[in-house]
Amino acid sequence: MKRKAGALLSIEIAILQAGIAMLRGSDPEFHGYAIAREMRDQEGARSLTAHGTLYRALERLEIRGLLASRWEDPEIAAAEERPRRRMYRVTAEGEAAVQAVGEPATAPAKALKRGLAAS
Amino acid sequence: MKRKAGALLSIEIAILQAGIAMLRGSDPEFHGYAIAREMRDQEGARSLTAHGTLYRALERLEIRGLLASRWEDPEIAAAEERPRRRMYRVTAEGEAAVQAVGEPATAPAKALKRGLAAS
DNA sequence: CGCTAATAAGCATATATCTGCCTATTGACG
DNA sequence: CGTCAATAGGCAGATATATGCTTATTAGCG
Repeated sequence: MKRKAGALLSIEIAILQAGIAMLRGSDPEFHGYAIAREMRDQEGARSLTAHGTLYRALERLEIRGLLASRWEDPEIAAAEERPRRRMYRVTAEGEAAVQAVGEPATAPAKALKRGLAAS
Repeated sequence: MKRKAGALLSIEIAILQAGIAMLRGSDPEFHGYAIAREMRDQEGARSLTAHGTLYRALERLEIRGLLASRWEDPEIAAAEERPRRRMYRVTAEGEAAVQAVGEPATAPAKALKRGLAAS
């Protein structure tokens, strides 16, 4: 898709926003499959059939430093009788990146907006 | 299918014979997925699409005491970056049961045996 | 404004095990 | 010998993550 330099894709923003919400809770970590489930249930439409898109998005975010990951203790996964999870956490950079997207308006554009509002 | 009392199904015989061959090797254990792979590659035909049939056969054999299983150390699976395996081993009862059935090894069973031995 | 190179999305499949649900087969009994 | 009940088989999907391959889209440049 040839990404616009430094831009965030909608799926990436969705992941980060979900992750930021987690930061305020008791457990700041999440894992890929949980996100996939949310997206399937909430949006309905979005297929993510084999989850390939999602896992690659997570990988990209980690490479860019917006997410940090660690592998769950294998003993825990074993005790719960399921595959091991990779736990993600939104970094400070990740929060900042979402903030920046929240206000994509450049300074001049903002001024114009204020001007329009005042009139 | 309403099994004939005490009889062994062909898939069960195939598993046990493959497992008995393993007993003579350096590693007497095997896991379900390896068997499934052999069957897919060797036989071609047999679908075992979702492996449901195979895993249930393994379960039946264990319940009957013809197989014994243990879970692989989760640390090993983690180190090899794959899901944890359930390791099976043919018991003395398992060997006896195959003996009792006789040596009319079916073609599928032979092929499976060859396959595992080769790996 | 049109083209091309970059890359995200989608689909399939690998790794491993397991369960639910429905169908097909068959042993055993009347 | 036909019918019924038991159960094996097949399909689908859950749990988790990941890679390969092809297609579609688009940023950015000329």
